[in-house]
Amino acid sequence: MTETEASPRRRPSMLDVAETAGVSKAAVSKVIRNAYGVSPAMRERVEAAIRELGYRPSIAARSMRGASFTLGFEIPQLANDFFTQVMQGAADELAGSGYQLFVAPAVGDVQGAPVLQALRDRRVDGIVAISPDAAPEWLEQLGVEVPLVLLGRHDPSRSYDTVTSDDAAGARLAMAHLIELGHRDIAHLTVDASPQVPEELLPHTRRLHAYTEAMRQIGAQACVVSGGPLELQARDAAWELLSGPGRPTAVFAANDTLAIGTLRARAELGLNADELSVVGYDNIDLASHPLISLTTVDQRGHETGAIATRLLLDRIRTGRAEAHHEVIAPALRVRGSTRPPEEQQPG
Amino acid sequence: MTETEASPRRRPSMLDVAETAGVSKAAVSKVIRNAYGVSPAMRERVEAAIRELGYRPSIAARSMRGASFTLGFEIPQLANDFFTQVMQGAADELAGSGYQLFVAPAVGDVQGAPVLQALRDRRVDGIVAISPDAAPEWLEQLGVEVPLVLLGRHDPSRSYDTVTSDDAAGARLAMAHLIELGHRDIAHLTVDASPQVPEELLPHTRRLHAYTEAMRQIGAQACVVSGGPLELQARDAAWELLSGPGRPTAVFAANDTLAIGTLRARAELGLNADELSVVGYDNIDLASHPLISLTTVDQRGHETGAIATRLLLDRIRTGRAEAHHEVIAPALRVRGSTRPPEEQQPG
DNA sequence: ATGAAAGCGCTAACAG
DNA sequence: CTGTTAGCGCTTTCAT
Repeated sequence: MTETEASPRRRPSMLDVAETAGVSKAAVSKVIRNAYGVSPAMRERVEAAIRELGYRPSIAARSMRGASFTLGFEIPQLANDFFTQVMQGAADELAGSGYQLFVAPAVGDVQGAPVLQALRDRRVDGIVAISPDAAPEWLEQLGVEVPLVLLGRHDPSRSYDTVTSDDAAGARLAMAHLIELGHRDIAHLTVDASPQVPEELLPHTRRLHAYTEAMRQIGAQACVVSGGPLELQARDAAWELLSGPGRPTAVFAANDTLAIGTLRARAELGLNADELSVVGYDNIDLASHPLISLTTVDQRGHETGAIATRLLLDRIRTGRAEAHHEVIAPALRVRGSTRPPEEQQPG
Repeated sequence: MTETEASPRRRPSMLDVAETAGVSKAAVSKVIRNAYGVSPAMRERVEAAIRELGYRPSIAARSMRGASFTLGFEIPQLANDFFTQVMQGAADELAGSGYQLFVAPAVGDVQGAPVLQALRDRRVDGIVAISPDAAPEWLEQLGVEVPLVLLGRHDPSRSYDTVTSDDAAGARLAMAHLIELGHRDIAHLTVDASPQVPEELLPHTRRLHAYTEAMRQIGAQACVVSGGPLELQARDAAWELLSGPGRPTAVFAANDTLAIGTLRARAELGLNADELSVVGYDNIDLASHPLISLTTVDQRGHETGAIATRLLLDRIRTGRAEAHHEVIAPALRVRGSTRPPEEQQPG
């Protein structure tokens, strides 16, 4: 009486499938890749064996020769609903494509390059990145090695694609709106920029320049406050700006998260929209909430993510090498957070 | 004159490093793994070669024998700030550990199990998951194959750890608060539950039961509305609830995203906190914003993520097999969204 | 149309 | 302490 060998409960490998189906590994490989040159009969038997064994190919092993069927998405900050919106757009576009999306958040001072490296080390088939502080030359090199799309960069890149809002135009929209309402004392709240990257390539510095230019045109004094990217950091920065003397009548915040932080400070200081107008940039979902009602510049995050994904898949599937540069036209969304300035108080 | 061979610009492999350093691959392997048994001299030479070549180990190849140094985090929904908060906690805890965190968002109807499979196929070293609709037996099997921690599950699991809020206690806190304020017409807004999972294992159904029980105790009629998990879906559900006859004086929403949606409907219908109190669950950052000021139950998302990560690393590093079940004590945060009900209007 | 065999880049025995 | 030798599970020529 022969003992049935206790099955080691090992994950079935391609060899197991091949043996159960009575064919070669190569045949199994062709079937799972839908490769050319398999008879219907063979396909039938192999698929039956796969089902019977509950076989799943090891992506790790596949990655060594072929594709990993994995796309990496690097984001610099988790607590920013705009990025969530972009990711959602990317994820939706990817549905049913056979690719799995992995989001690699930058955390602490592990920003940009190291995260992109981590993605690359894991042999992802393509990368979408929002890396405001990666140097263009470095990205150019990465783009040669792996299909790459950058969001929110105005780089005239050759090896990677870009998708970005027309930030100068968007910022002009915001400023024109405030100025038309009658504001002249307009402050700008932005985030500290990386020294690694030429100024003109980044959204925040472009918006800043448009702000400065607009102020110059109306002959007003520019006032720029800059700090961290988190809502509470923006609150702190705004608090300082608003509680001091010579408080502005309006704040143009470089993105919606900063704007929400400004609204927090405004409310905490007992001010309302008549006393301080606030404009943001992004049009996150929350901006349309009636309790927030934030005037902002729409840069269609969901669509941005979808476009980026399409560009990436195109690069992967067709091997395209020429860079594409998509620019999203911004649109102003006027809501309750902006009002004409109050009548000047008599001295 | 010998032509210099055009270097194929291939990524340097371990063999290249070994040759440049004049040692064996095994030696290089030991160095990069900080393994036992390398002389300082050897380490020196190998590290020099690594620097010279700009060598980076292929994680794909490492994954086939050893570890992938990658942790997977599955979340069911991107547009929920509570999940973001948990992810942030996990990411912070992981900083400097040498592990890279990959977030795999569920998208469309690709929820739970398929996403976890995708993670497993890629040989991640461990998984943190928020899978409200994965069957316990299935998870039990997965837990045998890979270190696994589930968030927001009350499963008496044997192969995986769980971290969860004491949802019944938290919901009781919320209900007691409303009842103490004088409310009796309290509706509950929740999300549709998966039929795959026993009710008593999920946060939302636990909260629902606590609600029903509280209503029974005060002899009031329960009113439960259920819909999708998105803020705008909650807005729609709440709109229906609030615009019909017999409008409740308070809504207990099963999470903060639903509560924010309820606040949206409330404001759109021209109602304020005196006319409708709203309580949420999670205490997302936005809840403390003065323009939202949402009374809610704090379940410390950041800490939840950190604890989950610690449990996972412990499983990975020590090989622990016994399951741990952490319960987070909830705390009520009273804010402006809850008030005593208005005086009854005369018929 | 199918299969044998050689790797992909690494880790893990084991031998020296 | 160091190097040799097998694989890990797949893809890919290249025969047949």
